[in-house]
This record gives sequence, structure tokens and C-alpha cells, in this order.
Amino acid sequence: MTTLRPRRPLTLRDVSEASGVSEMTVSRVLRNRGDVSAATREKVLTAAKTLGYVPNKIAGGLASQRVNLVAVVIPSLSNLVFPDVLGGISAELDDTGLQPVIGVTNYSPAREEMVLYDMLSWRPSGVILAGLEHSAAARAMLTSSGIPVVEIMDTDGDGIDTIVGISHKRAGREMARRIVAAGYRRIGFVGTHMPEDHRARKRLVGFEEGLAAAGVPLEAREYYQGGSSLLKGRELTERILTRAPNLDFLYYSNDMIGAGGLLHCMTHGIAVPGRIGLAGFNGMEIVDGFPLRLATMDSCRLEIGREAARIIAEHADAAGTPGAGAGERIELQPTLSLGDTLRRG
Amino acid sequence: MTTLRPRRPLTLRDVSEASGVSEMTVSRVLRNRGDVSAATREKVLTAAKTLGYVPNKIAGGLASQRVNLVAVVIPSLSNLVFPDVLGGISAELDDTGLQPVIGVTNYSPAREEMVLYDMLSWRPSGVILAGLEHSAAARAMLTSSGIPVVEIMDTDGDGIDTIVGISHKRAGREMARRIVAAGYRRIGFVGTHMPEDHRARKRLVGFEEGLAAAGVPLEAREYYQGGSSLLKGRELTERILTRAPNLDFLYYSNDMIGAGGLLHCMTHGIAVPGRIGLAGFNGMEIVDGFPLRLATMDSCRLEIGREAARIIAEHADAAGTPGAGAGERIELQPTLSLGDTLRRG
DNA sequence: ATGAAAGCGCTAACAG
DNA sequence: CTGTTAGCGCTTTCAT
Repeated sequence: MTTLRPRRPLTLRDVSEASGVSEMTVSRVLRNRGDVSAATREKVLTAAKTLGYVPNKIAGGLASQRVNLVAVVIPSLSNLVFPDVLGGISAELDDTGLQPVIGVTNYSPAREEMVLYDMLSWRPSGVILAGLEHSAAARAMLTSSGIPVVEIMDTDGDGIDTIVGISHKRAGREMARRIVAAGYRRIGFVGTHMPEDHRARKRLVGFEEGLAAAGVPLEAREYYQGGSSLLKGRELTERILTRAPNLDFLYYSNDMIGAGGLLHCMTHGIAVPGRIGLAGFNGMEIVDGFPLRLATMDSCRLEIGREAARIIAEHADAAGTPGAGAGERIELQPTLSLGDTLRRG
Repeated sequence: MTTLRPRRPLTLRDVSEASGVSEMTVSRVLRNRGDVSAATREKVLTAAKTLGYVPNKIAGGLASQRVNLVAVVIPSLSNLVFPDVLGGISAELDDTGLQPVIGVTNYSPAREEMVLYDMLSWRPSGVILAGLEHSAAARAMLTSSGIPVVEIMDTDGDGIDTIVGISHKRAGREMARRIVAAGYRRIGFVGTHMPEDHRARKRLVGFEEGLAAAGVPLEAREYYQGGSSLLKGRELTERILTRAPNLDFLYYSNDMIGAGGLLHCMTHGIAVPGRIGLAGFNGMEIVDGFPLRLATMDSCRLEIGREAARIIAEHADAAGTPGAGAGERIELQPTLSLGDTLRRG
């Protein structure tokens, strides 16, 4: 393997000269396009490998006006939900020749706008982005880019192009219904205080609607800032139960703080689900690790990632179609697990 | 905001014509390069905004031979360690105009090679990749690319260019030393069975060295496959304690399964750290959520990300320098927390 | 099955 | 401070 570092990156021309085959044919071999004789192919591949040639996709992309990149824009990587979505996207894209490029917005609309601008400047084959709430400028950029766009996670609202997600309002409503059906009446909520976490907000809206429909009030709320952790779950549970000791159910905006709440109850001798019931959201793996499995609702994140990627891959196949996707709206149905912390109705 | 979708993506020429300024000057304005009069700048920016122009970085990159991308290649996103490293990279890169592009290898050397090939074909300004173990082909590619490379997480071995990490052998040794100093003598290990997780392997090697130095044997081991979870931690702890009931200490290869072990002990009335001591690795947030804080060792992942990104950013500034970095080796010092599960020596 | 010519959209280098 | 020219390294298109 001759790999002395070259002064200048290798080009197709170098491979062409080394193999005695025209640049064009070298290009064909390296992309498996068009008919090339086995002998020529062999010569080219050998030359490319011995030289250590790596194609230049910048040049290729400019010439062909197509780039095998899919922009994925999400709010955060520390919220465990998103790595899972990425897993789904990644798995589905694996055999398509498309590659995800990840941008993180930290739940900031301004950052989202910047990230999108940056990503669009690479002319990706598709854009997958979390949520339906975007700045007017961001929507305009996406619309006028002519690139297929899939908005994921949330179906409560209007989209730019295609939507894949679940209804968080409905999820909240459904959980409220089950809680009331199980006989709980003094209900509290523990959740993040993030105006930009629209999905958490919509779940709470749905939850209150569901309670209201049964004539049950939401008695107390406790909000926290920043990321979710077991520790915060414990602290907030302690706090809300101090303020409102009569609560017989706590609905958490996600499983991580819900699990923290469960820990609080376990270590303070509070009977679950007898004295108090608990439920979270997301269907995260952590739920399975505790002695009592937290009631929760699966957020279908792997499936959402897969579906979004599938749609982009489809459109990339059918390239040449100008403009964006078909404007489909795919609403997945999350399943509710009662676990051990919500007594059977 | 006029944003009728154009048939053809907008080019600099469109902005040039709309503003009556030469393409070159438009380019200068849009990149903040060179001196442009305020009046001209104004005209250009207005035209660009009303048209909804988004620069084409493919073309720009080809022309300028520089691309503001940093390739980041990691084994997994579901191992919580890596999102944290990414956080550090992201934070440090934020003000440099460089953008991370993430590739995931699933701990497969073959996949790593493919991902690297793909990333190098974009001619990034730098490469950050996890670990020191890579296929010969991968090393050759990186070396001959002339791109600065930073290998992260691990300093036990030889690198391609620059290294930023901690010594996992030393971390294991140090933990062994403290455990023995605290008086524990019948020690077991619970860890992942992943031949490709070299850092976990090195920690165990170091751990055994540390025990051996004190004349203490490692009495039992329990391995698991796949990702780490609380549930696995519980199950494996139960299993190893069934096989070897006399153990008085368990060393876990990470905090997640360590926390699972702690849960097992808590729910089975096994006194910690009196009857048995426990320790994990990584210094993850989850450790703080439990009633007893697991002994652990911080893996400096945020710091590692920051430092790696800083090095790449530095080199990107000093562009023109042919060849790669300075071949530095930066070894960070992890701090050990005794928590509540390792009795004080 | 292979090659030659033209050009993708932008920026470096130079001129004024 | 602004404009002109000549590519960047590949692929498209057309010819053979």
C-alpha cells in the first residue's frame, strides 16, 4: 500500500493517468454507472486503491447537482428521545446511499433558522426537522428551496410539506381518560417549563382537556427548568407533595422525571399505585429498570424516524420531480402501558 | 417577502442582476470579506433577502478549496457518553464558523472505514474520531488526506496525529487501588462483552493490574451483550451474586448498569456499602438521582470534546499549513468520586 | 464500451 | 472599493 502523503489531494486525473483510462471512464467505474468492460474496471480500481484516491464529493455534487445528504434538524441530543429518532432515520437510510447530517437547535427558533440556512446551502436531498413550529423565515426558506421536507414528532398543527408523528394532545387526553377511569381524582402535573417544547405543552393541554371532559380539575402543577433528570424528578415530586399532600396521581411530562418521582415514593414509603399513581411519557428504556414499571405512553420515535427517512428516500429516487413532497400527514398511534404505577380501572 | 418557488435554485448571478452589483462584490458582501461600501452592501443584502437567496456551499467549497465542516466519527449515539462529547464539540465550534458532521459506526471497524471514506470525500477541515483502534486502511486514508485528525477518549496507545483523552488503564488501576484501600477483598466485575469497546476493555485490564499489585484476585466476572441499561444491571448483579455470594465489591463498566446494580441491592435489602460496595464509571448524571450516589470516575467527556474541537479550530485558522496537526497528546485526569457506595478507606 | 468538450456556481488572483 | 478572468474537480451530453 503506497501511501506517501501527496502534496496535493489526488484527483480523478491522477487515477486516469495511473491506469491509462480516460477520466470519464474512471468516473464511471467509481460510481458503477454505465457499461465498462471488466478489464478496464479492474485497471481503474487497482489504480484508485494503490493511489489511495478518495473522490471529491464537492466537485461531484456541483457537477451533478445532486448530493446524497439528508439534513436532520432536532432540538437537542441530550433529550434521549432524539438519539432514538436518529437511530430510526439512520437505519432506514443505511441502504439508500443517503447520509444524515445532524443539526441541533437547542430549542431556539433563531438557532433553528441559522441551522436550516446552513444546511440548505449544501443542497441536501431532503430535510427532516422536529416539530411544526418554525419562524416565518424558516418556513419560507424551506418552501422555496424546492427540497422535500418532513416535519416529525407532532401532528397537531399545519405543516410545510409532509408530516410524520403522533398527536400529543390526543396522547395527553388519552392518559387523562385512563387515570380518571382508574378512579384517581386529585391529580397533579410535573413538567418542564420550556415555552419552546411545544410537544410537552400540547400533551398538557390535551391532558387538561381530558380531565375537564370528566369534570376533574388539575389540582397542582410543578415546573422545572433545563433538562430532565432523575434528581429533578425526585425533588419536584417532594415539592409538589409538600404543597399538595392529598394528590393521588402525578402525571409527568416524561419518563426520566417520572422515574425520579417513583424513586421518591419508593424511598419515602409512599405506596404506588395504592396511595398515589404515577405516569410518564415516551416509553423509554429506563422504565423497565425499576422495580415498578412506570405507566407511560410510547412516543413511536424509532418508527417516526424510519417513516420520515423512507419518505425522503422515496423522493430522492424520483429525483427530477421539481418541488417538494406530496404533503402527506402520517399520524402514528402511541400505545399506552399501564405498567405497575397506574392501578387497573 | 416575495417567495414564489423558483423553477431553478437562485444563484449569485440572480442577486447580482437584482442589485446591479457584480457577482464578485455580491460574493464579498455575503461572506463579509474585503471592503465593500455601506451603500453597496445594503443593496446586495436587500436583494438577497427579498429573493430568498441561499448560497451554494458546494460551489463555494469547490472554488475556495475549503469547507467549514468537521467530521466527527463515533461508535454510537445511544451510549450516553457520546452525546456529551458532541455537546463539548458543538459548544466549542459554535463561534468558529465550523460545523460538526456526525458519523456513527456502531462499533464496527468496517463501518468506520466506510464512514470515514464518505466523510473524507467532503474534504472537511478536520476529523475527530473516537478511539485509537482503526483498520489499516482507515489509518492510511486519514494520514494521506492531509487533514488534521484528533483521536479522542483514549490515550492508551499510538495515534495518527493528535490525541485527547484519558487513560482508561490508569482509571481502572486507580479504582482498584481505592477499593482495596477501603478494605474490600472479594471483588467481582460486571461489564459489556464487546470486543470492539476497547476503552471498557482497557479499564478492566487496568483494574486487574491494580488488584494484582495489591495481591487481590478478581473473583468473578459477568458479561452482557448489547447496550447498557438499568434492567441489565439488575439482572447481572443478581446473577453474579447468585454464583458468588461472598463478593464484597462489584465494579461495573459503566454507571448505567452500576445504577441497576444499586437498585438490585436496594430492593433486596443488601446493605451498601457495608455488606457490598459498588462502583461504576463515567460520572453520568443518573448517578445523582439515586438515594445513594454510586462511586464513579468522571470520564471528562465534555472537556474532551471541547479540547478536540479547539485543536481543529486552531488548525483551520492556520489553513495553508499542509499536512496534519502537531501530533500532540493531551491526557486529561479523571476525578474519582467515592459517592455513598464505596466506604471510606 | 470509451472519449472530448462544456460547464455546474462560486471564489482566488489580479487589475483598475 | 469594484470588476474581470480563469479555473476548482467532477459529471453531463454528445460523439464515436
